[in-house]
Amino acid sequence: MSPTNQQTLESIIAQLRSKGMRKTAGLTSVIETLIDADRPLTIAEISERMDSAARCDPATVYRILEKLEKARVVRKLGMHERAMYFELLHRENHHDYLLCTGCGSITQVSAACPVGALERQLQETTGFTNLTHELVFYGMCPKCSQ
Amino acid sequence: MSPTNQQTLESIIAQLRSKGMRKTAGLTSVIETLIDADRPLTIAEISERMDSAARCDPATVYRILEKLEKARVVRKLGMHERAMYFELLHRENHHDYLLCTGCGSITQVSAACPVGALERQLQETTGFTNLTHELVFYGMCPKCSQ
DNA sequence: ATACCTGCAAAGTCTTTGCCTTAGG
DNA sequence: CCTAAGGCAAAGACTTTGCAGGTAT
Repeated sequence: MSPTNQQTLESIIAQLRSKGMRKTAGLTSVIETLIDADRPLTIAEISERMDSAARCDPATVYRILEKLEKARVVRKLGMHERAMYFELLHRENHHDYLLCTGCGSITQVSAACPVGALERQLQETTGFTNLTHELVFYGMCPKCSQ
Repeated sequence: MSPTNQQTLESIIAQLRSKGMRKTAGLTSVIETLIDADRPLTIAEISERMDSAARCDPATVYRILEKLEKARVVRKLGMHERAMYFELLHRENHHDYLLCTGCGSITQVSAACPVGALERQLQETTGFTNLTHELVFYGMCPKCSQ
């Protein structure tokens, strides 16, 4: 692990310790794994990638991530619900969404979607075909921030 | 249901019929429900919102959506896997992702993320606070499109 | 010594499949 | 008629929780 990453790790742990969390092998190893990751990971993947010495149960990884999320060190991707979401695919009718992390409400963003240019660029540079995208904003709605 | 929506419904069903699907009460009602929806819906929500006359089992909704997705009439949001994904939240270090719908590979997008301006605008116009966002592109990677 | 953390196992939730009946074309 | 579609129920997969024992402070 590079000196920069080592520093990141220590600063995160210091922040958590100040909130009363204990520095355990599991906590350290989960954060290390996330720092080293080049993409979002599932609970199972994190558990598998942890050093065999510090490997811990998926249930424990779950509980660690729960705390890391509350501390805003980590975020969970997706709609923040267990279930899958489906929407109609009108070509002329793409929508982005605004989701409240407090109450879970989902509303459409009315402004024009700003990623068309990047999408075309990606199609050229990466060789991917049939590109579509999904853009979701997360935040606290006025009611929930009170 | 407005005449425009009625037309949308019929054109979708015609498209599906040409692929050998039968026009059933369930299929019609699922599509109607999605047309009327103002946000993505879960399987359970679709089942609940269907007219009591045409309401059908969640398992059936699942199978209908499966076909609609193959026909590219509907899309599924999220990481397209059952599991939840987590990533570290470096403030200076936001990433967008490119996901292959064929093999499921996930890679980072290196280009700058184009949604910062919209995010600030939403923060002002909607009253949402602590906005973050998630941008994922979906497509077929070069290997899978062969 | 005390509270937090952990592993194991069980419970819960949503998805996915099998089977048999129903119904579209 | 023939075959796709639907309902019910069971199987799967991942998450979430309870509990008893371990560990950081």
